[in-house]
Amino acid sequence: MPDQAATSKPQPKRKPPSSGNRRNPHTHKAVIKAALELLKTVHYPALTIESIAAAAGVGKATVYRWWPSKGALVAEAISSTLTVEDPPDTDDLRADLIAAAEISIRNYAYPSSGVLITALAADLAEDPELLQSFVSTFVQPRRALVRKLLQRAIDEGVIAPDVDPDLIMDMWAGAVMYRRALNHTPIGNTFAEELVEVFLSGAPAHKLGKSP
Amino acid sequence: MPDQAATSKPQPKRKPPSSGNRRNPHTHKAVIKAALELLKTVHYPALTIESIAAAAGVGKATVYRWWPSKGALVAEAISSTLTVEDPPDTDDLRADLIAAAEISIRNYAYPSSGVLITALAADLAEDPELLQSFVSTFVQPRRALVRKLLQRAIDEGVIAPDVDPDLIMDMWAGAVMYRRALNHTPIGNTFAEELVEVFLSGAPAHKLGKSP
Amino acid sequence: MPDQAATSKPQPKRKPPSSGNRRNPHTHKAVIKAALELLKTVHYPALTIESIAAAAGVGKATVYRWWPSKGALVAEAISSTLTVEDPPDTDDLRADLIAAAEISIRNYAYPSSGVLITALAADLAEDPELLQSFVSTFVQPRRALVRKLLQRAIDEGVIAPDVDPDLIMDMWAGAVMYRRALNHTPIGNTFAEELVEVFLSGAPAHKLGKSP
Amino acid sequence: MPDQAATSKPQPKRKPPSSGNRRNPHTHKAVIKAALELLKTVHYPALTIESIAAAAGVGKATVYRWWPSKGALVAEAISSTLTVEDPPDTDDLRADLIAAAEISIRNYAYPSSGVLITALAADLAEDPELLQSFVSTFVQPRRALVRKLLQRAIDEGVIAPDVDPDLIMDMWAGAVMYRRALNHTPIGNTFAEELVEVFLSGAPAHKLGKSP
DNA sequence: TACTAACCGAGACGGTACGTCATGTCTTTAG
DNA sequence: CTAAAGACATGACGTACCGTCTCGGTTAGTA
Repeated sequence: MPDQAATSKPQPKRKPPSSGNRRNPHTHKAVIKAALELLKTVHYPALTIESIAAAAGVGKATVYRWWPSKGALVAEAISSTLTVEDPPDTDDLRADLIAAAEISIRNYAYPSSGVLITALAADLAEDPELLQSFVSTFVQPRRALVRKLLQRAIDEGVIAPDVDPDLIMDMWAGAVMYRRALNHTPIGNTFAEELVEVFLSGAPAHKLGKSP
Repeated sequence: MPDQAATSKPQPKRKPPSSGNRRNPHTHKAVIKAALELLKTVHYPALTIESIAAAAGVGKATVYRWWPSKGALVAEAISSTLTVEDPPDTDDLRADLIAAAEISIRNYAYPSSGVLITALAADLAEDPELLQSFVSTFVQPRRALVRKLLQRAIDEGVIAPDVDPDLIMDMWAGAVMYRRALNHTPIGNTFAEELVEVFLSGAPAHKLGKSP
Repeated sequence: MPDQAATSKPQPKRKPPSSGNRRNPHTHKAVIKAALELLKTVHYPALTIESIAAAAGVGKATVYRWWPSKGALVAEAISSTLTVEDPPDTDDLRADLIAAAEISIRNYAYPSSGVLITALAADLAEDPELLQSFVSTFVQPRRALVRKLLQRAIDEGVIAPDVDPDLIMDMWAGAVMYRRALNHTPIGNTFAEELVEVFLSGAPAHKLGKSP
Repeated sequence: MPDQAATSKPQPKRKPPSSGNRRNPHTHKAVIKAALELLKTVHYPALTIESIAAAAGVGKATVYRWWPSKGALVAEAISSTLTVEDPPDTDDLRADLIAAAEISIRNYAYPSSGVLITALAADLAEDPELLQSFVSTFVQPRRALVRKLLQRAIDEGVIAPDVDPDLIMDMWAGAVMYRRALNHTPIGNTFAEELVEVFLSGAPAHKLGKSP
């Protein structure tokens, strides 16, 4: 995640673009938008900074001024697209878990390309700081909410107490990622349910309000 | 280049006879080996065909003659390196499952780079045929064996009967992949055990020989 | 061919040449100079664009940006080297003609390689436009001056009136080229004189101030 | 010029020297023919040995076995195509000279490409021996005959006695070459006449049977 | 009739250069 | 002072030929 973006985002309220020589937010948005647009057509390894600049009607140097690499740009683009969704908190714990898993699916099954995050992660692997920044911006906020939910499930005895909630999240997200990247098994409507079911299969049925 | 010819003629046994107009297996192996060697130093996106050819002491055209792309080459290199391991089949089903999970870990946590398969998959995404070929060469044989084992666990009631064995494998492999690619959470010695435990947590303890 | 340079440099206000960067004349000169330097060592067919770029300390792409082909580059290089020489205009017509023939010789016997123009022409043969441009840049200006002189000789009755001055020039230049390319007969100091003599041999001696 | 060709041509009649298998003349002809055929389509610099071999249905190595280079092959191909024509020897010396010039034109204006000999010469320039061999095979025999004719013209006083016949031939051939290579001036039916006329223009008209 | 050269087609091989493309930096011009 | 335009050195791309080599299959003439 580009530091510049991070540090300049909190700052904009102060002054609208008025003065001549400050950073132009339109330019910034145009670049992000162009990148997302191009990713509908082209897969990540084939996406070039030149094409992004051209599509945004922006000089190449401008892109390099604000983002250190293609990975940083795309990382920001993805982060800006997906909103953090609160998993629901209802009486029906099982339904809540399924909803949470569905959020995972939406996140990692994102756009038509599907392998995007995977490819991005592979590219970011050499720049651990940037990867970490992407993870903490994009991944962590989502996980925090789900972790809470899973903790509730553990507290209520629906999930065994010695299971690490983070491991469950890794398995959910990982399964989606894996299917997208390698399996190409279609991820159907019931996939979230299946993911959840696996963890509940051994638990006493009556605790989940599951009909026998 | 006539120089080489001139200087290599006096050299009688320098190279293995390199069979005539058929493919030279030495060359083939040298390329694969060079690729694997370079991947210890360089991550996949930065690996170039030129460097492979140079490291193998081979003409670039020779590489292109036998592999259509970097992805295809690396796919073969990986496949050739890892041997299919039979998961054990003992009385201790739980131990067997852990051993199987450990195989998954070894496969997807492969070489130092770690993200290799992920990156490869991202690159292969545009060439579904090649991806399919990689999957069926590399992934499927390993899965077949594990699937059998999981089926046994289901049959014996250790895993709930409505769980899809393939889903479990996706989750195992996915969790490893995910941690490697995004989390960078270290994968410890007990990770396999944790992976297995999750699925058994609800099962009656006595069936697994697990001490209460 | 230097169309780009020639036509775009004088262009002051024609197009909003868009803002930004202009061609670097140092680079341009370095390439031309490197090409000429290399041609002292290497004959034209063996001259490579890569070696020119390397010798000029310039990127290959830069060469291709400004010249469409090796032929175009060398054509410009040659053109830029040779200056158009005014043939003299004295009372001694015979001496003037010899001087003009010597200019032809110098032009077509140019650098050590000698066959350069021949080779270039052969290479340019497939790109008639470029050849034409080379001819009109390099060849025509020189011919115009000589043609005038020959016309004077015809007017004065030294050369028969039904002879085409252009044919004479073709024969002069051709003879030089032919000897360079095929004969390898040395072209001595008296060659210009011989060339001229041939056309005057039948003319009345007294008109040329030639001793009988 | 390939020595092999020279030494093996006299070989067919008697007995193919020694044991086993000898050179296949069909192959040899097929290569020459393929080269000439390709030269109708492709200009000399773009002609490749691979394409010749392929077009001749012959292995690349076979071509290299008999000719050391593309230049050698094409030199032989050209030589084999053009037959040495005896210039006529009639009472009409002027007509004879024109006929001789026409032979020069035919030789150097050869095939559709036209610049072929020029290009070949440029390529052969680095291999003087080969060039010499081409010249003595292709050029010299033709010149010998014309030289005789020119000598007759000199002896009869039609051409000035101090003119070098070789120079005249150089000018004839050179003019044709020059027009082909650089000028692209069409060479019309009267060109031979013009070439000859130039040398005769100053001569007494009655000696040439030319009407005043 | 079988042996033994050689020639021959095919094409793999280590290479060089091609001409194109994208990289990331730098400079120039405009607003 | 930012931003557009884009020149630049760099270096990998994937292709085409180079000239050398080995293979396996003819195809002669001995033998």
